[in-house]
Amino acid sequence: MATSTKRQARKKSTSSRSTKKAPGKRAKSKEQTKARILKAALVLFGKKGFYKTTTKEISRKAKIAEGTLFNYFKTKEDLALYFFETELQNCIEWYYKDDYVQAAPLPEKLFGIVQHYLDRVEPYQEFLGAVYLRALQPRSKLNPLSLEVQELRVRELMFIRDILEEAEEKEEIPPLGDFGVYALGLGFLGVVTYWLHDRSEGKENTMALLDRALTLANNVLRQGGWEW
Amino acid sequence: MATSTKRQARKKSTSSRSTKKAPGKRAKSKEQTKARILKAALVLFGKKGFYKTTTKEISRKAKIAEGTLFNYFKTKEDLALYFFETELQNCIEWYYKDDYVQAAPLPEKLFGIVQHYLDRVEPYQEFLGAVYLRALQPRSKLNPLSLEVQELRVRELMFIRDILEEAEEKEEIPPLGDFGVYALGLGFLGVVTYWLHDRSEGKENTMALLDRALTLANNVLRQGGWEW
DNA sequence: GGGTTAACATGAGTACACTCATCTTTGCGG
DNA sequence: CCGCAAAGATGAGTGTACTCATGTTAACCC
Repeated sequence: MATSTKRQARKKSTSSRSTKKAPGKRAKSKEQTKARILKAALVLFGKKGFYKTTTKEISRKAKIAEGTLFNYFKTKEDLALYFFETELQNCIEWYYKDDYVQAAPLPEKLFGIVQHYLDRVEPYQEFLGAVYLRALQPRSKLNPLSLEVQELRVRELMFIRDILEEAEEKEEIPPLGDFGVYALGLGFLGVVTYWLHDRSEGKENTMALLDRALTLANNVLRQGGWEW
Repeated sequence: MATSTKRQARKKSTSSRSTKKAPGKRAKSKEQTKARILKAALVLFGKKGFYKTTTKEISRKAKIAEGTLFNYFKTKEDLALYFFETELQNCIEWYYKDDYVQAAPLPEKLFGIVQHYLDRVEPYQEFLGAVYLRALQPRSKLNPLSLEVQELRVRELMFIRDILEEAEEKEEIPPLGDFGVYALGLGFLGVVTYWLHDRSEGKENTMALLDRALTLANNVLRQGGWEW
């Protein structure tokens, strides 16, 4: 079931070989600095937007040298990416803690997850596209794209896979395999981009679209015709 | 039928108020310079890739000053975008000239269009993502995105709409409205991104996926359940 | 053809993301 | 407590997309 997403748990102890340690002055100050950078970035992004905020400003506000920022984040985009990683992580954890959502029928479940995600990601709307959409590009020697952005996509797809597998086990849907994962991921992308453009009060158009699309997909799935 | 796409025809005479003119030395040299820039860019992109090619190199190869390049294209991305505009245009024209494709049943028609498009866009694979995916982002005062990239998306959606309208008239599909247009556009995006990652010989995986997805969609559409 | 103006070309200059050689601090073994 | 190696911080420096004040040229009018 959630095996793949749980795999993220082991990730802390990279430098010290499984020898437990008190945080240590070094590690603690690193955490603090990282937090200060993120805080500074968030405030400035909110005030001036992602594009008009310079890395110099962020460093100044975080009380570090400009070079230091790049010891923590490979690029300015990577810095922004961090917010989405956090929110995806949060979303996954929220899902596995909330018994009500987990027990809900698939359409309601998906609606809940998307709503939760969009709610949390709302402050980062302006630079969501700039950062997030890059995950759709492949990486190559010619392409300066950092690896992190791809990892985010992979994590997202694994989460989707887990959810679909659960639904398959409960026989809510026929077995769709990787195609289903890819299709649902694409649908999710569609909703997010629609949401990005949505100027309606409280993004109600997006919610209406999502509701209709989920109902529709559900009806269609119940009719069969999925053999191939 | 193809009214919207035809609308692109009137676009030439912007400066001179509908007074017919011989090309004129000015206009001709502009055309030539633009062509030289595009040629130089294409060669260099092919040799070193989009990211590692500098605007300085392009200008040098095109025998113009660096500033001149930006009189013709607002940004380096806009320059790259030009190739996709051309190919979309080409694709639309190809479709309306080829009676065989136009008469084909919807799934075959879509398969043909996508194949044609991907074939033509293949040389620009490396920077397709960098340029094309931006069209999904909304534009705002904070966002340096140029308008052109959005126009490309709109043209694409209009083309899709025309095709779906034809199919509706022929009663190949139930009336799907804007939702159908958006969904098909999303599906198209899915295929393109899949294609970008596809390392199989001759991109056969993509073609297989496309074939199966179209067949599937066709079957599902014939079963009804689309009322909402 | 000479004068005028708007279109266009030019390249030094600017802003900014990112690098790197050098300096500073921390943690550790003796 | 000291010396030392490794981790980390620093900011001047670099590369490059893009700007802008100034120069050049084509087109039009008399």
